[in-house]
Amino acid sequence: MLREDVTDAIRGAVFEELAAVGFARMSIEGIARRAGVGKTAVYRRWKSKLHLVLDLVAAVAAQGMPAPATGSLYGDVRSVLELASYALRHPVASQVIPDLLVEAARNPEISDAIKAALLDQQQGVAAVVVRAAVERGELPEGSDPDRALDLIVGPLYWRLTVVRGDLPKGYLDDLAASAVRALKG
Amino acid sequence: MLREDVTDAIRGAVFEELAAVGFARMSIEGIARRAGVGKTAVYRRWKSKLHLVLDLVAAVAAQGMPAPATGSLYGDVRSVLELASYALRHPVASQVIPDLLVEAARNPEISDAIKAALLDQQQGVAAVVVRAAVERGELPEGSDPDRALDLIVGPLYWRLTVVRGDLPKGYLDDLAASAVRALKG
DNA sequence: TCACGACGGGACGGTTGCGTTGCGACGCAC
DNA sequence: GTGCGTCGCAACGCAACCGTCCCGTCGTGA
Repeated sequence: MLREDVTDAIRGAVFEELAAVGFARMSIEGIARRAGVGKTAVYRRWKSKLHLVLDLVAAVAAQGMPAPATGSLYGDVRSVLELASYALRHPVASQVIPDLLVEAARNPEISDAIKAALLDQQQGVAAVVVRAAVERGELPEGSDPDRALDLIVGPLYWRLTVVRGDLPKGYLDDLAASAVRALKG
Repeated sequence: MLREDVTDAIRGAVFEELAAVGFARMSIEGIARRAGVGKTAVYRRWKSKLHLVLDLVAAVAAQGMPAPATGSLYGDVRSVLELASYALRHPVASQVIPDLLVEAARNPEISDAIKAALLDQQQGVAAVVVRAAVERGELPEGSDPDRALDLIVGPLYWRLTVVRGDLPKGYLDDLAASAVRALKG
C-alpha cells in the first residue's frame, strides 16, 4: 500500500516546481528532491512528468466551478470576476496556469486536460449566467456565451498575467460594469 | 568581419526554434543545427540564448508600432484589433509571444525587453487613441488608457492564445463595437 | 514474531546540452 | 600570393537528468 503522506508531498512538490521553473524545465529528480522523497516513490505512482501533471489538472477539474446566481447580470459578472481574480492573483496559480496554457499549445494531452479543467468549466458558467440574463430580459435572445466569456474574463486575464499590472481598488467593479455594457447591445 | 548571411540564418533559426519548443527548451546546439551553422558562429555573436532572444526582442521593439488615426474611436479600435489579430494569428508569433510572456514572469531581463517591445508600444497607441477620442468628445475627460487597452486587447488575446478558438467573420467588428460601448460610460 | 512492501538513498549507463578548443577549408583585402 | 579571420565540424570535460536497479531501514498486518 502506497503511503498517502508521500503521495501528497509529491503532489505539493509538483505544484511548487511547476510554479518555480515551469513544465518544460521541471524534472522528476527536482520534484523528488523538493518533496524529500526518492525517485522510486515517484515512478511507483506515475510514469512520467506528463502523467503527473495530467493527474493534477484532472484533480482540479473534478472540483468543479460554481456558477453564481445573484439575480442580476452585473452581480453574476462581478462574482465571476471575483473568483477569477482570486485565482489569478494566487502566486502559485498565476504562474502555473499561464505556463500550462502555453504548454497546451504544443501538447494535445495537456490541451485536453486544461480544456476540461478550466475552459469547459468557465464556458459552462458563462452559459448559465447568459441564459439567466436572457430569461430576465437583460440580454437579447441568442446572446453568445463564448463571446460573453471573452469580454468578461479577457481583460482581467490580460491585466493580471500579461501586463502583470496591479488591480486598483474598484477595478473589478468597473470591469464588471464595462462588460455588462459591452454585452447589452 | 562576421558574415551577415550567417547572422541572419541564426536569427531565423532562433525564431523557428522559439516557436517550435519554446524558450525553456531551446538550446544553442539546436539553433546551430537548424541554422546549418557551427556553434562557434553563434557564440562569436552572442554570449547565451538569453542574449540572443533579448537582441531579437529589441529588434522588434525598434520597429515601433503605428498608432491609427481614422477619425473615430470605433475606427481606431477596429484598426488596433486588426493589427493585433494579424500578429496573434501568425503561426510563429502566436507561439513566441505567449511563451516569452510566461518566461518574463520568471526573468526580469526578458520582462523588461518584452515590456519595451510590446506593452509600452501598445500603451502608447492606447494613449494616442484615447486622447484623440477625448478631444472629439467621444470619451469623457480623464479616461484611463490602460483600462481601455485591457478592454480592447484583452478579449482578443484571451480568445486567440488562451482558448485558441477561431475568429468568426464579423467577430472583430463586434468586439470593436463592444469595446467602444464598454469605454463610454 | 515475522514477512512483506514501501521507503530514502545511491549508483548505474545513456542521453543531451553546456562552453571551449583545435582543425583544415575558404574568401577577401592588401 | 600571402595572411588573416570567419567558416563548419568534431571533440573535449563537465553537468544534469533520464529510467532502472539494488541496498538497508522501517512500519504494518497476519
